[in-house]
Amino acid sequence: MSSFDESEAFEAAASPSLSQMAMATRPTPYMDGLNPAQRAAVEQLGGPVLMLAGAGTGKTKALTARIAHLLNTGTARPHEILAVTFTNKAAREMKDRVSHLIGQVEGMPWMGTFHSICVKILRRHAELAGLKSNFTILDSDDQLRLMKQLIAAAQIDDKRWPARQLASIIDGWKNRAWTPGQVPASEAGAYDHKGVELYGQYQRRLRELNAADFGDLLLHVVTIFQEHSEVLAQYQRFFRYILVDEYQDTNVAQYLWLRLLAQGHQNICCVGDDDQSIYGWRGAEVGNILRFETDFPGAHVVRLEQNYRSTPHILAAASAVIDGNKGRLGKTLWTEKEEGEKLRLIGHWDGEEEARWIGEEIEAAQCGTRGQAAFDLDRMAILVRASHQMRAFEDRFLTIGLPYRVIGGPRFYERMEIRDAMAYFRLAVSTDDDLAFERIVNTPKRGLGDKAQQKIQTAARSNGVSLVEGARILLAAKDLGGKGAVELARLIDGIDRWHAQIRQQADTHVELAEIILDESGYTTHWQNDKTPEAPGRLENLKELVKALEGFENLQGFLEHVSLIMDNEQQSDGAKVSIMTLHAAKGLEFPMVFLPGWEDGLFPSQRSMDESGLKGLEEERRLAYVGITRAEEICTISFAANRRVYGQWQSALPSRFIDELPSAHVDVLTPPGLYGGSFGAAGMASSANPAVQEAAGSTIFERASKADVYNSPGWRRLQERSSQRGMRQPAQASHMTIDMTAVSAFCVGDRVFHQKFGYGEVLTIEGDKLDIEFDKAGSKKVVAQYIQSADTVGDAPF
DNA sequence: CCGTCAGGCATTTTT
DNA sequence: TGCCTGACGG
Repeated sequence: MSSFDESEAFEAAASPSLSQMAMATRPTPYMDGLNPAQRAAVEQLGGPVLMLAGAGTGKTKALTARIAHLLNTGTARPHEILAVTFTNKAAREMKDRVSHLIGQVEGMPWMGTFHSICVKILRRHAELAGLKSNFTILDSDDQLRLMKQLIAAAQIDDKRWPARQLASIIDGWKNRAWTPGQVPASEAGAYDHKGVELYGQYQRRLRELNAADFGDLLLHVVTIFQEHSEVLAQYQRFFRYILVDEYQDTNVAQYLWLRLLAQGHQNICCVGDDDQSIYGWRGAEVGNILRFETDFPGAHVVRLEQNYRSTPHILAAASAVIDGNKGRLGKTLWTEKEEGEKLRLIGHWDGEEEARWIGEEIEAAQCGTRGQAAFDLDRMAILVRASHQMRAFEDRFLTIGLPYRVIGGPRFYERMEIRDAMAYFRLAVSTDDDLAFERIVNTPKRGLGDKAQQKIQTAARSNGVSLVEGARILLAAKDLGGKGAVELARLIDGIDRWHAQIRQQADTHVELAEIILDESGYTTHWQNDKTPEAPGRLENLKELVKALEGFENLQGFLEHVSLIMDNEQQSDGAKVSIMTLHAAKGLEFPMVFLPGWEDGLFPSQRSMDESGLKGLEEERRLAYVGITRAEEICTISFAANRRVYGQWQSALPSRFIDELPSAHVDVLTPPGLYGGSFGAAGMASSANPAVQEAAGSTIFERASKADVYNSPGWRRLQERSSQRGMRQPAQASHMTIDMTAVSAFCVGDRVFHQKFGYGEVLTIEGDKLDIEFDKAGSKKVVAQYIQSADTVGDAPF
């Protein structure tokens, strides 16, 4: 917002109109290559339009062409178009593509995320929400700290009311556009009315701090629109044309916001896909898109159904799966692409084997040894349901030295060191930022623990001043002893000095940032830290300072960061991408792996427990999103055994596998590495012939030692180990186990044990198996296992 | 005040 | 199993 001068946009709205005649005769290159449906969606400019855009149907292309068309025909001037997205990434892409089509986008001040647009509006009318226009935006850390304080102050048991839970309840209410007074009694009652009470206190506290959290940005603006019709009318006049991306992800507050703004002219075009609504858990209402025609009578519904991404087999599989959902608007995706390969389905013994197999598939594809053209690593992705599934792949890929990239980890601006540094900057800009002060008062350690901080709080509260002022009073009263007092005085001096330097503009803001980090001792703090993360954190701080260069001043930077919070992936070299299905939305890859399709994991048990059929349907949409990311090759896999929180569990194949159409799926034969027959029953119970076939395959047949050691994967692993000096297979440990099902094994069998991993049967004497494991197990674990072996019977193998 | 240890707990995540 | 939080002792 820093770079944008608001008044300009508002004044521009009142300026005389452009020559519409001249513009109408301009050529329309942005129409080139649009199919009839896309063209229809672009040309229907007036009134409500719902663009139902299936996966890979050129939604962004149509959306940007529509903007270009609005401008080019002179129907709207740049500042009269409100174009909202959910993520900054999407906003950026839209800007890029529009400017590619028509040249300049500077004149489009109202293209951005819901939140960034709401901030612009709220800054102008802050007083109507009880805030000053320079209010700060809290991040989730600040929010949590505030909640903890409130819970403690209310003398409520923080075990029964964890701050996290309270935060998510309040977020949920804000998503539904409920102010504390508007929370329905039934909801409030569900939380013993304590929740609402705390919600009210939280809002009051935010106002005192002149702060807003993310939910407030929307909630306040909606409330202002509802209570001040003249303000609403003003914006209805400004925004003559409204465009919304990913409409299926809007929550109630966003929906109300849009409906209020579109009320008069109804020039609203929403783009979305009900089949890709996967954010219900954070407040998104699929109902919004399903209800569109009722909400906006006379709406034109345009379906984009020609898919430009995937092969017919992939589309057929995705369609069959999503068909299991009820209450869809319904689309039939089709493509002109060549048939391509069927989907591939493969079952594995366990998750480690699955990771190993996928690693080998990736290497094979990379070299083009699977009889196809070679695939670049950048063109492959592994999409998992939950982020903890990534670990198995990371472990495996590190071992074999396969380059990978995890998408969506902790974001740059959410890292501890960045938040700390930002808190220092915030204090320098406004010394009464109490939350920032709390964050850094004892970081680095200044000998100011709970007690000292309590004193500061008390001094501040009893005098009705900020914490910095409170600390000053405390110091003047000499009510703080020893090291703490000296350090606190130094910190306060520093804050004053930095604040003065900003006002005098003695240094550039980049220099000042460095001065602040040095003088506060924060840089030294990490330099002295011997943990392995410390160098990386220092690196991040350097990057932060570098990022400052792109801004005019610290204030501008802080505003940017509080809204942007995303992290630019530097693309150095070709790597396989590993990410969650959620993170994959909007992306596409020629080769996609979808591991972990086991009931309970995917669909997630928790999702089904919490939301029942609604949850299951959202999981199914997630499956749909996963499959439709694939352009050419899509491989689905599942494991019969998986380690969950250190415990081994046997699993059933996902019910979504049963929904795959056999005609479009190839069932692959997994490498036969392990002995035993455990788990086959589960697979054979599936109704799907494809699954039954997988269950009957060699995975559950005995494999000889020779098979294992002669397998290409094993040999390559050994080669690599010796070449790169990597960790050799760990020293073996011998174990003797009493088993009731010893007869199932032969000497020389390659076996897998739930706790110790892979091993080899050395001897069998009576009921005792002597096994040599690849990895040494800890004595404690061995003893534990032997104790339970009798009761477990033959289960472990 | 800071380190250590036991116990609880464990999807998906943007702004 | 492994991480984070809170309690406890130096």
